[in-house]
Amino acid sequence: MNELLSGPVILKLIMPASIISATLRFKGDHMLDARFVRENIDVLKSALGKRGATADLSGFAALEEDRLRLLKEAEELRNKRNVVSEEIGKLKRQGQSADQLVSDMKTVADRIKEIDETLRGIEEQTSNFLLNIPNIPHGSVPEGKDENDNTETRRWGTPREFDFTALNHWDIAEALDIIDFERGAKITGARFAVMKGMGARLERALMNFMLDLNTSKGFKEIFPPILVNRESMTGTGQLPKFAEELFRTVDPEFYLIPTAEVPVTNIHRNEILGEDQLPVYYTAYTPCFRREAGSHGKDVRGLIRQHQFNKVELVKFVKPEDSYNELESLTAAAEDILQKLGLPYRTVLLCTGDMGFSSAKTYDIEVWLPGQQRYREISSCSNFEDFQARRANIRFKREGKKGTEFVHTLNGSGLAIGRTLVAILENYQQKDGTVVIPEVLRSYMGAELIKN
RNA sequence: GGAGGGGUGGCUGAGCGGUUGAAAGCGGCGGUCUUGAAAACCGUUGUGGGGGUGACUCCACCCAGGGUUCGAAUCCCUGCCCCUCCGCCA
Repeated sequence: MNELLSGPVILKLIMPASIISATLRFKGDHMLDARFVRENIDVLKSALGKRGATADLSGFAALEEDRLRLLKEAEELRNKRNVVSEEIGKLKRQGQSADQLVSDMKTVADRIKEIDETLRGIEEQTSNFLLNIPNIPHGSVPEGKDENDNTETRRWGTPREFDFTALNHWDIAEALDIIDFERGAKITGARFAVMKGMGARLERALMNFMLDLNTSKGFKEIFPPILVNRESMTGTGQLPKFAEELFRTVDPEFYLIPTAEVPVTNIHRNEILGEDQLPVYYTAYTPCFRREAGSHGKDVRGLIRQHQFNKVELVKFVKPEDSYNELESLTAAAEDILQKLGLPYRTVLLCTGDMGFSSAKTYDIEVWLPGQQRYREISSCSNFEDFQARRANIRFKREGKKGTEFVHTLNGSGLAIGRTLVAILENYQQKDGTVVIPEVLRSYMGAELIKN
């Protein structure tokens, strides 16, 4: 851990995405960040105050100053070395002695090596600092502490009136013998379940229905690796800060993805896209794996919170000026799935305190669950602006313009399959314990009713 | 798992210690020619960063990371990826 971040320093703070740098791998990318910090130190301080958070910003700035000074010195020395070395080459070809110059350059080379080593240490610290700073919220995001300060944007559908007591999905599922929590726990452990018969079929039907609907809207279907390396996890922001949320393999070290966002966004890591390629729309089904550390006692029963679940994801790479419109249409695409399934939901705009680390603006879509008599998150649609693009170095080039820019990345669940299944069981349950299959799924299910 | 061979600019492909950021060809862009197009010819054509009002100039990058050297695309080490053959295997 780096010194700036250790001790009592609180890391939650707001800082413009433009200073979030990619990692050390991309040499030279820190200059822009240093300049930004120098010129915006007051802006940053007030942003921190507003959040009631602190970080050693001045320590960071001082470190940056050192870094720039050393970098300049090293560059000058390199220039000298290049010029003199060429001279040495000339002399040698003419058969003349160059011993004095050679020994001079030996000291220069030593000094360069010395500076480089110091620089490496400093860069490790600054990079670590930057990687642990969250994205800055968009201006349209309400300020707030937690989920209680979120604002409801809209509602769709009317929760059904039951003339009997609506059951929880686990009661429905166990009666129908389509989900087996006991066996899931035996095979693996808590928060794992076995889907059986029409339950397994429904899981598969939802996956296909969602992918078919998404691809019909121009999202290209992707089936990515579900084990990824450290660089990919860093690119989308899961690492280094949220390692405790991830499952990982030991030898070789890979990470199990917590969402398809990771492999799909990283498809274009370290790439420069052509302007004519944008926007890029992807949709992907994958299993997702989450440790759910710190959620002991929450949703212990049922399918709501599992260590492994299935999800269909929507991912976009867009031009900066389009990203907020794209967020609206992305959210609409996710909502459309619920509408076609006839599931009542509401859409919520997350406040500053409830948003994810990498996001600049997030809509959560919450589906109505009669068993719990409340709305539960079933999709989360976010605009990351250039936060992920900086970390993952995803750029594009405008036609006829010099240089490159970072793309904006977005993603959203379209949708979480397990929770959709829960919503169907609870919303479509009948007094006799059977469950009506929503119209749009019947061709996938080969049935109209789930019964025992 | 065993034995070899490779990774160079948008692509093909030279270079294997010193005017090589990189030959040549193809492609792209601009121009000449043409009624227009093709062909031909001429020119141009990577990314990031620093400095300068500017002409311009400096640094880094030939898979990645270390090392040797006054000097590395070129030599050494490690990793990653690709190809061929053998073995094994869903």
